[in-house]
Amino acid sequence: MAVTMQDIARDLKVSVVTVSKVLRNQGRISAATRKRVLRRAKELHYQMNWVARSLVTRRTYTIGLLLPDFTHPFFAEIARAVAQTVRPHGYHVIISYSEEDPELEMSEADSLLARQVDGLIIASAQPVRRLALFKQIQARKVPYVLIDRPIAGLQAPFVGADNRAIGRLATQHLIARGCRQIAHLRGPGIGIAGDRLQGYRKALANRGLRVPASYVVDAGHGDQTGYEGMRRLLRARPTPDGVFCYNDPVAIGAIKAILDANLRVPHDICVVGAGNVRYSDLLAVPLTTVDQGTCQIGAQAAELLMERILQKRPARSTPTKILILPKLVERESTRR
Amino acid sequence: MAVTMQDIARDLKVSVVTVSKVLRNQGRISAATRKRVLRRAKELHYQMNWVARSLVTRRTYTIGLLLPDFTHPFFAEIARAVAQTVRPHGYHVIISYSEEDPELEMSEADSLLARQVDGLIIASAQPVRRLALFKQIQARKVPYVLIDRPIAGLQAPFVGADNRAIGRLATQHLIARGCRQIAHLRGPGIGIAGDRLQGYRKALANRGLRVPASYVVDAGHGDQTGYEGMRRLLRARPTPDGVFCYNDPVAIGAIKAILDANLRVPHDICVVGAGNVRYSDLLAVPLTTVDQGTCQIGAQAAELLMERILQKRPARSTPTKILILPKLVERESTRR
DNA sequence: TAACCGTGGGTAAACGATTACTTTTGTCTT
DNA sequence: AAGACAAAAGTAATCGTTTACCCACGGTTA
Repeated sequence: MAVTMQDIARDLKVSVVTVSKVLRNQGRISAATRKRVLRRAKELHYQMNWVARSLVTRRTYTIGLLLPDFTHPFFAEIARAVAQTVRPHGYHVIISYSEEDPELEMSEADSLLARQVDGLIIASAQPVRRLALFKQIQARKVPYVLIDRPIAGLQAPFVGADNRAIGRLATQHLIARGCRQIAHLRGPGIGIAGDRLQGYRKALANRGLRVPASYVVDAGHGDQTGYEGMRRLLRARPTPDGVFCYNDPVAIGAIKAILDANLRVPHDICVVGAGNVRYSDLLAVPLTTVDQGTCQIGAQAAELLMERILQKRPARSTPTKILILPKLVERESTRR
Repeated sequence: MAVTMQDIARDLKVSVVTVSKVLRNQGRISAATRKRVLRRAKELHYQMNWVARSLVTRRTYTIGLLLPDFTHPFFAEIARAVAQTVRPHGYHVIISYSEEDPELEMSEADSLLARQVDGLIIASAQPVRRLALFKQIQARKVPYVLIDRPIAGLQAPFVGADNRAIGRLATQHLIARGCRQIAHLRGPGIGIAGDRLQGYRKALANRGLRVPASYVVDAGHGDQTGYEGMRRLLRARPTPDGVFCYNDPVAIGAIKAILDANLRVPHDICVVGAGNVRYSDLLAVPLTTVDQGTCQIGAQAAELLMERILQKRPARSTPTKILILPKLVERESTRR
């Protein structure tokens, strides 16, 4: 069916090796045969069979990207950045997603390894202290890079946002805008959400502002939880005049709750989100947010992985940890 | 390095073929040896080398998904639906994106074919009348399915939204809400945007309403173009009391323009979008829109492709065309 | 008892490239 | 004119599986 090197070799009465050498620009080949081979290859529309090549070179020129959910704009952007970064190296990306299910994540990882990916980028949904997945990858000696969610107790390269800085930046901005009663709608878990909370506390402490216990309220990932969390916050006394929200959807929900309570944003309460999702500037009140450098995370992770794959940098004893510096994006929700 | 069938065979003093047969549950093998092989495989953490297998079976259990941009929520959702649909068949998805660049799209397609994907799903950015890409795929006899953007003059399976129905539905809804001066911010090109325009015209014609030339204004894909288009529309006389917008971002821009002109949505002007992007209900004015069944598009395309790959359905003379029926989602922007 | 047959398993040849050598050929040197 | 040497191309093995076919063995049957 498909044209192979044999076809070209037979037509030209040369050996397959010669053809292979020409096509890879490697080895000593006379200009004449080189031209002949190239011409015939073009005539026949020859295309390398990468599967065959991979079998012998042990390189698939494919990396696996394992994400909890690539419908989320954050991960979608990462996927784009990764694909874009590895493309110049001739690499492609196989995307898998785990739906936040640790079991599914493990089986998908297995599957990617069986497909002989040259490397792996993972935003893991593994529960804390479950390192089996990573031990297995390490046993296979396949380079990998963790993104977004650091795994406690694991020696592995990591690229993610500086969540403490995000919390600090957002809170400092609220202080600069004159807010003094600053509350926080915190996210779930202790990892990312915990760091953002710490940054928030730190920024307030630095300015000698105190945080009543009722000012830190649990929210989730979605806008619904933000709405409900904000309703709780509105019952706190004194009523907050600024809120730092775990992420943008939560902030959007919070704004809704504030408006529903007949208060004004930013006049009565300033709101800052985090993440800078698309459309953040098209909302009822365009949202001030902290950009977490999503593209950079993807790009840096991909570069780090490529370095390890191409062995440019020897495996170092202390794995690289890269924290992307966040940037504040000011919009209406804090402009007063 | 990695454990191979040879390792198992050597340990057990059987042949590789026996191991292979056991692992595939194929051929006649005694219960005893089967158990021994299975046990040893587990002990050694054996994992199939899919590259080697693919070389001989000519199946990679991989399909290629070629999209213009997977940062766009529409395509991201499609990607998710596709991955989800093919997973039960043991298939994985390689995602490529073309950035709307026809050349890049061609080279990416080549690259996917070289990687021996078993099938291809494409939302093409090829300009009209350029069928080279598809001819090439056909020559390779790799099954493929087009999505979202039909290609004129091409006999190929297609799954997409029923854009005429989208235009009709949106416009009928505006009529039902009492609008009589209904304008349209149309999208670029003649394909999808053209169909939505036709649906709009048809719905109006059916009710005997006429469309002044100034009521159909060009917009693009983004909210900026919607804003500017709407400003043009606001100068038309009589001022429209309803606008059907090519897509949600355009509608969002349009709403902004209307509010900036000190008019109210929906009281003065009703706005309908199309696409039902995330956050459509969190906007300044929650947006009435037409849902185009994104998940269904991905799922059906994937199913269609799997059928062709698994040869369940013989290649039929007239390729399947599936149009997903749109659904109206009513929110504040038309509620009056 | 010889022909037959199903069972369990093995042999050898792919699949389409790459890699490490080897052979051939022609030119240059001395 | 013979040996040396480099350029150009070829040979054989390999990567890890699958596939098509064959063989040995024990038990049945005629």
